[in-house]
Amino acid sequence: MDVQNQYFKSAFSVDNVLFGFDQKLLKVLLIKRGEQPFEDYWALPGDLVYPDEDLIDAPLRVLNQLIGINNMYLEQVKAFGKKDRHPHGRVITIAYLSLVNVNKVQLKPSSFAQIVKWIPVESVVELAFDHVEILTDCLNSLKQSVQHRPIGFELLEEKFTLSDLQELYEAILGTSLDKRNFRKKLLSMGILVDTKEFQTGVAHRPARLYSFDEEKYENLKRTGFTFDI
Amino acid sequence: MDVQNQYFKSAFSVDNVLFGFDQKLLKVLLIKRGEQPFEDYWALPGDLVYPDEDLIDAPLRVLNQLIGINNMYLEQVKAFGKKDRHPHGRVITIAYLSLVNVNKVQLKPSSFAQIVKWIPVESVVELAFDHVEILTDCLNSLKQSVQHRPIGFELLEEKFTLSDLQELYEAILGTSLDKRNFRKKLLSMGILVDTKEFQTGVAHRPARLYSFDEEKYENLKRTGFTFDI
DNA sequence: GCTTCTTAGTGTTAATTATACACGTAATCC
DNA sequence: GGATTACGTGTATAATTAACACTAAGAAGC
Repeated sequence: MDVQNQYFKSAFSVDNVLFGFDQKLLKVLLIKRGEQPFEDYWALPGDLVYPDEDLIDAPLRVLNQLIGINNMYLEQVKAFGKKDRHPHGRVITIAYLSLVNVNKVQLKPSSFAQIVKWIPVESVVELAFDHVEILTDCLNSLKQSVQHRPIGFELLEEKFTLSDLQELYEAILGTSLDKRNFRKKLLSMGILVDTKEFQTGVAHRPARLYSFDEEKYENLKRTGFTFDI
Repeated sequence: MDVQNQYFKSAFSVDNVLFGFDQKLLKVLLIKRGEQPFEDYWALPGDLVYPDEDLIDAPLRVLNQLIGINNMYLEQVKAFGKKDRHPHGRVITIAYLSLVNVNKVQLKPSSFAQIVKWIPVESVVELAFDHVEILTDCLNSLKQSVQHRPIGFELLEEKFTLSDLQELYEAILGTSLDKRNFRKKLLSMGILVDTKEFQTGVAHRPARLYSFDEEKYENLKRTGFTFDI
């Protein structure tokens, strides 16, 4: 087949923009590259897509290797395909955004990534390849998604305080929100469950702990409800 | 290079979902395939990405070949990459959504598409490859985009009536809108210019013609205005 | 030229939602 | 037991959205 020779010499990769939330900061998981090109640069974790692998399975595989789980929120964001974006050949990459609770994962150095680290998003200035552009696009995508879908919870503990949630939104959106209005809105949605438990070991009045009720949300969605912040 | 052999035997394509609006119907430009696989099936126009071509240039090239213009609204929507989506090899495709005024284009049969036709979106039931899925995703993307960005105008004549605009939104969103509230909202945005002209040759009171003022919109956007319907 | 037909164009009211804002409460720490 | 810290709560005002029906202007037919 003629076309095979001409065109079938490109590769696809996926790059994962995995966000976490820790110490009131939005963080992204980066690896330090151990080989050329861009040796010793920080980069997004990613890999080539295997020839017999569905595209969607590639980011799941990478995440599973890195942090040992693969049931997190995952969203395809965009394909990046400038012709010279990879110095070793024609590689188009598909960027995936995912969210995880940083305390639930254990970073696993692997063949392609000896050094893996959570880096505050705001302090990232240089990365390998076009990864800064990819990160920027995924961050913008997160800002959008988080306002219209209840995905922020993925970044928190199972039980969280309303202040945790508010700080999360403030960190992602880069704005500050009114406490009373925020609580009113969230509680009135009817997708949070009061666990009747409270914070412990804090040097102030302990806050009530809530959890996100996925099932209630799905039911509401069916009746036309849309999550909006 | 080892990796070259294993992985560099895939191809990327782009598929264009070009929407038009005609006779109060949302339409999509389809081609009839003249060769295997899926010979004689209707399909989205697309092509492999050239090895030395930036990804973004591929949909522009295809559109230029098909309809002779390439300055239309263009938005990357999503990558599709199930491993067996193309019977002849591993091809990941990137779907692009674009909008055009059907009266401004002349359909040009080309090497890969002898038969090219505007088909009402609602009457599409079967397409080659996974193109129905691609069309569905792009239609959903259009429904979102059209509500938050002033891109609907791309589908109309340069001068249009408010009823034209309303019918367009109703066709895309699949809902009916209140005439008075719609007009109030659009006019209050300050992005429409009253051309002082009127419809001619209609068997009823002629409607006022407006045009979209791109520059005013850009200025407003800089001051924090967001288009929302 | 009068009647009919068709779509254009216009305002107000009520309901809902968003915004702004301050102080008593409950726990820890010293 | 006093200081410190973050928790939790309500109301009034402004802004936005939603609902709704008739007159106006032209063309077409008689």
